[in-house]
Amino acid sequence: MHDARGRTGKAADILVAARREFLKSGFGAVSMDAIAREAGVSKATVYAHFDGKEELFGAVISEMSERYFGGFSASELDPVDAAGSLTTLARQFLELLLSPDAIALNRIIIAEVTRFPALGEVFWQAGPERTRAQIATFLRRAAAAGSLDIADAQGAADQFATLTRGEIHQRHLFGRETNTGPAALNAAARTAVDTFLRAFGTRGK
Amino acid sequence: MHDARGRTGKAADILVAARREFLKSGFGAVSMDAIAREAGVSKATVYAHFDGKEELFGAVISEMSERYFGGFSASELDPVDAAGSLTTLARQFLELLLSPDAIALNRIIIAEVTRFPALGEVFWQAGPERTRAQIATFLRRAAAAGSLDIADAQGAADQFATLTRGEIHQRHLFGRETNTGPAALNAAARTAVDTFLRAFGTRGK
DNA sequence: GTCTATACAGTGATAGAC
DNA sequence: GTCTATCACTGTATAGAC
Repeated sequence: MHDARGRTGKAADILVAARREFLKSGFGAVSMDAIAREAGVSKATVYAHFDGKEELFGAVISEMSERYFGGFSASELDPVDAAGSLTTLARQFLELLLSPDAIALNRIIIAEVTRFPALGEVFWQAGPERTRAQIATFLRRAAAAGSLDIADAQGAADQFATLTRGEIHQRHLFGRETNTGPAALNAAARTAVDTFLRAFGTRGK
Repeated sequence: MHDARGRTGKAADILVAARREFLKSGFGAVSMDAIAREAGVSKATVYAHFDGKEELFGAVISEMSERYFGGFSASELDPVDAAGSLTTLARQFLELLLSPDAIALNRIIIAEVTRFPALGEVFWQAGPERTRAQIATFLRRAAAAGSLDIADAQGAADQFATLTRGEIHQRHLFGRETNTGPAALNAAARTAVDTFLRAFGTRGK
């Protein structure tokens, strides 16, 4: 298994170039020529560092999947202020999810998971599974604090992630929208939190 | 623009073969040779009926998108029995959404929408937009009947579709699950409807 | 390790006979 | 319209010089 850490000089250049090209055009439409050119090396040098196109692709996707979701955390949130914390969480989640790189990564994995099943597993653990666990942990704390009415934290975390992802994620995946401005994110986050609180909140109704 | 209706003989054979190949392997990994072989004709015959690979691809995707979602309807449902009707609706929605062909169609459009933006538009209108409208119409009827507490039917329809699609759709797209049996569908439908009713129901709480 | 040059397979697309 | 045969091109991968 390859990752970006520990690679220096041309090997790192190749990995960076490959990432850019794959994210831009997918797997099939990218040539080793293009990667070599982008990295400023000859094609033979690419093959000196990586066994082939498939291995290089796997290295890029694994490294991105694991690196990309590392910053997502819910441990700093206040479990008493459920509405405020969930809104912050939703906005953070959407910012991560709708970023051009994340959308491109989604696209390429969904497209190629049939051919490279291992990449689906790597991405799923690093992404959805990890974020779900973060959300569930917060929901348990909020339930303990009495600000949410939740029995199954795992299930509720899925619901929250689902509601937050919502339609806007689909719109991005299908190229119907590219707007990731704060206003759009805030609106989507608010809608998701509103519905979630209607279902699982303890205040008001 | 081409569609399946009106095509006969070899032209129809080619379209069927192309659909099968594209759904199986995506756009880039399919060769015109393979389509010709699958259809039992020569490659030249393929080019006699379609201008090229891109045009053939567009014909396949457009035709599938428009045909696939035609059977989805919410007009037969009873607006008084919100819980029962929504469960039926969710199950019907999931059955459509998780079928192997629908997943394959999702995959390929998400993968290629950057290269073929028009296909995203065609699919979106035929799929999500159409189903959303069906759902919204039912929600309006249920709200009028007093069985649901909904102000914005469009928005609530998005929420319902989102909740129903939920995590299981993601799991299928990322190859984490292939189970589309009735038990799995029922469980997913029930979870979605439970949460939706907690947020928008008029009975109980 | 790194380069240039190239082998070799496979691609989309077409010409010409029927 | 349909076929066989072929074109021009691009792709992955490698040999050999340095």
